[in-house]
Amino acid sequence: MTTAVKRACDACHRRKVKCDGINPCRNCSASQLSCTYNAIPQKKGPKGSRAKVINELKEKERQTSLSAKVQSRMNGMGAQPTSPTLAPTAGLLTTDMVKQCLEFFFAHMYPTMPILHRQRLEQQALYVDQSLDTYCLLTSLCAFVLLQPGMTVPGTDPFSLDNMPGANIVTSTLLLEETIRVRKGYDYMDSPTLNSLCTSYFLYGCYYAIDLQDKAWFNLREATTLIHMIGMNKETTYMQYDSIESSRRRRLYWLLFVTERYVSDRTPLTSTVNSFLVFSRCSAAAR
DNA sequence: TTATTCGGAAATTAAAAACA
DNA sequence: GTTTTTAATTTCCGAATAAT
Repeated sequence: MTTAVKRACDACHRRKVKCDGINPCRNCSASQLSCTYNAIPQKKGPKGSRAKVINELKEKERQTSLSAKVQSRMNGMGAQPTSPTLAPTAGLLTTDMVKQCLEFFFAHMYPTMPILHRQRLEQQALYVDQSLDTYCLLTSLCAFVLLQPGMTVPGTDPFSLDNMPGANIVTSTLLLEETIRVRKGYDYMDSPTLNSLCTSYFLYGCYYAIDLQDKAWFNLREATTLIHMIGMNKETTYMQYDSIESSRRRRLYWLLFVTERYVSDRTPLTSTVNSFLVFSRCSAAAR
């Protein structure tokens, strides 16, 4: 490799090409340009405190943290401008939040909603920054879990939201908005995954819980459409999986199927889940 | 095919921090 | 004092694009 010249001429510097450092340089001669070295080099090296950039990044992360957003919204500061991009908001979904929501889900909700594979999901959560699909699943799941009675906002923050009435709903709403925004940034319908249809299902659950029936219905229909798109309504689809995986997928299919049928009659969610449980037991007994 | 542009990796440099 | 770490700045590689 050739060594870098001590100083590149003004034209080579501007053109970002290798300069031989003489006057006139080879590039200027070839291009018939007057070769000058007038630019005054800037002083290199850090200016001021070295930790300046790190502190700026930390401060930005602190401001975008979920707890700070919840706090400002609860103080009546209204909706903060959402990010102009569709990328996940840095620092919004903390590992602590995911951990505690998964814990709650598998402890209290999994028995009536036997979908998702705990170990697999925890494994995926480790690499959440590499997959928008996983990110949306986790934000929607956390949003859904936070609306459940008995769930408290994980205390990850300097604001201590756990004793604040309504903090759960505000936190859930922010995560719901985050899911919707980030989801716009990728084509989850191109090749639907189990994650994306579970995301639609959790969005349905959130909207149902906050009594936005139309949006709930829309997301439930989206989930059932996705499940048809990946062929889970056909028995042959299940043959490629082992018995555990195929039964897990069947449960998801029937949960959606039963929920859609009953919600279309505006039956309360608990009855829907009960019906599903009855169905589960019946189908287990039949097997 | 050749010339030009330009994103960004790698190298260079110097200030700040750490250490003896 | 010296050494190490870090950040600002520069050079210029090479991919993309434009011109011929």
